[in-house]
Amino acid sequence: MVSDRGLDVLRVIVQDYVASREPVGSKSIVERHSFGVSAATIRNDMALLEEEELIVAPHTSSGRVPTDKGYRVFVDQLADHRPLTGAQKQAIEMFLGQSVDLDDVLARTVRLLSQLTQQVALVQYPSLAKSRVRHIELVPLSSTRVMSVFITDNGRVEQRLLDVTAPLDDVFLMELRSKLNASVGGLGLAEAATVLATLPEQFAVDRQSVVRLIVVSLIEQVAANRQDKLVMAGTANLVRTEEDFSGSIFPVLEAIEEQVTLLKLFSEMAVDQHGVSVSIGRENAEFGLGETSVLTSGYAASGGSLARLGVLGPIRMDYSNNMAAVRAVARYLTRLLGEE
Amino acid sequence: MVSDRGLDVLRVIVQDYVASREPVGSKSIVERHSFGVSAATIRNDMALLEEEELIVAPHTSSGRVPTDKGYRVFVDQLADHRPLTGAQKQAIEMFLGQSVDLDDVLARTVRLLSQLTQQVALVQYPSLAKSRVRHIELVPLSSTRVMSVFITDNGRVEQRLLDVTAPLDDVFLMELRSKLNASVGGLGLAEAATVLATLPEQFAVDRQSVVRLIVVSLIEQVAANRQDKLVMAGTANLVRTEEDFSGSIFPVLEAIEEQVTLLKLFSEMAVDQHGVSVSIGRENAEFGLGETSVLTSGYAASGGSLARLGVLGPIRMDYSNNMAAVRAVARYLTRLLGEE
DNA sequence: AATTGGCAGTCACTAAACGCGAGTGCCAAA
DNA sequence: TTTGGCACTCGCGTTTAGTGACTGCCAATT
Repeated sequence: MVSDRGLDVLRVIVQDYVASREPVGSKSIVERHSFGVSAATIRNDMALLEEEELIVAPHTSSGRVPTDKGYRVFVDQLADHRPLTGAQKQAIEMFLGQSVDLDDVLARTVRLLSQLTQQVALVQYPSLAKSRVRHIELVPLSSTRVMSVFITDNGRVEQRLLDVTAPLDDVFLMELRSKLNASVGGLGLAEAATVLATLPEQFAVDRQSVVRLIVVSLIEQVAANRQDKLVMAGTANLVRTEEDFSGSIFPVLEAIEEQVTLLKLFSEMAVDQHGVSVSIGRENAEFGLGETSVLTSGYAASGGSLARLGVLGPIRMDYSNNMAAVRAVARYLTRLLGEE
Repeated sequence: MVSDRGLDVLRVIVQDYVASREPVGSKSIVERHSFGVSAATIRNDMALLEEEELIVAPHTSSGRVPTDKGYRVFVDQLADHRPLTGAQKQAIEMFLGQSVDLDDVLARTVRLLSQLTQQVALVQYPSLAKSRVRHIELVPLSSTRVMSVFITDNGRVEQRLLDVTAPLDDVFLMELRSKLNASVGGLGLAEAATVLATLPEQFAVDRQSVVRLIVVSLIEQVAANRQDKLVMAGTANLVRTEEDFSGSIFPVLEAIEEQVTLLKLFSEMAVDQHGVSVSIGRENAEFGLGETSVLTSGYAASGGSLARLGVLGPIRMDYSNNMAAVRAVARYLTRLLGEE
């Protein structure tokens, strides 16, 4: 059984290893920390920790390195939840203070988070799930091509191109536009879809086919409800920490660009007691990210819609600091976007 | 003076070096290509090419490598403009065939281009310059926060958040919305700005201050005219070609994420006779990209608005293939977005 | 004048050999 | 339970020597 001192040893091993990237040995522990015991004693504790698979020696005779399991214990039990420094808080204010539109806010957020953590940062766009239709706009691009723009009351904007078979004239478009807005404005997305389906009946028979075409596209657009957009920043940091990866970081970067993977990972992560969820190393193996750790937290945009943000980096990262940053940014963003 | 055969030698040096990453020597040239002369003769030609600073020997006794200037001559005079393969053309059709909205089309385009060239691909959003106001929408997010959405007739959508001092009621917002659209709908962006400035006068005195606030924000939004959005894909390819960079690729990745830099670089690149502009190595030094080459081409979206797309990679890249890909994708995209 | 074969010289790269130092495991004593 | 001591292991940096791929130059040839 691992003693209390044993856990303290694990803590300093994680801290020192994260700071120096050197496997940490018994001697350097007694030098750098005041345990009040000798190196030999520490060695005994380390043997215990190794038995529990919390640390491991990379080769027969060198210091120890935390295992995934060791990091897990560290994160769950040992990490100190120190608050952000004043400078960091100031950075958050500065970065997000005078922002204008949603795209801009999220772009700034992701940069900020990447800068605070020195890792890859990720921010998911808020969901449309609970929102209502604010306005539908049809923009003719050419005689047979229309762009439909879809605005929800929580500020998402969806646009889509659409080719129609017969040429459209402005008068007809105008009519269609006003009927669309009159019938579904203010409705929730689910109701909007059902109402839209009945719309073609309101038009002259010779128009119905083209109206149906447009309506079908709009319904798809509504149904898509895509929470599938992700912004990312700080991929350069992966290169900086390249030595923390056994092989190349190429597959990691590829997995990151494959946003579908990340969105899936995001959605599967639970929220822990501090609002930050941590997934370490092998826990991400199924996503091709077995050599990375991911920290996420949820944030709320207006309308109660939820989304996530977080950071991704090598397993050997500063969990204390990064968890604090993720939490702080998520909270600030929630406040900024209007908790309502 | 460099002879015709000398230029042929330069061509095969570039080709072989790009293919193998090995400095190419006189012996391997006569082995792999039928010049009908001996290695010693090739050596003489190479000495000439070196005098002209078109090639250089990395160390005293090894094969030659093209200089930036050598690549320049290759691109301008020697590269064969072979068309895309059938498979590549098919890939373009497949990728972009059934696309829906602008974001989606550009996201697909950038992935496609990255896949075709195996380099980092970049696509700039179309400009708003020549477009007209289609619709302005105001979305209340809370009692003192409004989102303004700005739709232009060429399909761009701009959104922006805005805090107002006094609470807004729905009736007033409705009035404001309809007046806004009545007064600037259909106008060009420049006129819209001037008309907007006169709008507060149409409101009751006690409303004017808040209207002014909103109008100022809208004018900014119009003036921003941001062609400043860029989508990117394939950064993993930079890692793959890491050995082609003398130091770390970290600063390169940083420069790429700093989109402002890239947009500036884009805007400074001219269009050459084949519609693809090439900037090689040191020519990009001022952007922190002195070890990369950038290929760009313009494309036209509807409304005649212009934007650029291109690829970025190490100087040692397959210019023939990548130029062809950039050109083909730019053309296809122009066709798809409606040349009008 | 252009081309060729020959030859000496340069230099990067690789493998093998070596010594150093950090760190461990174990054990007997406190 | 803790401690000091000791033999042992192994990664890592340095050195040395050998190999091979080139080049540049020169004198001879076409």
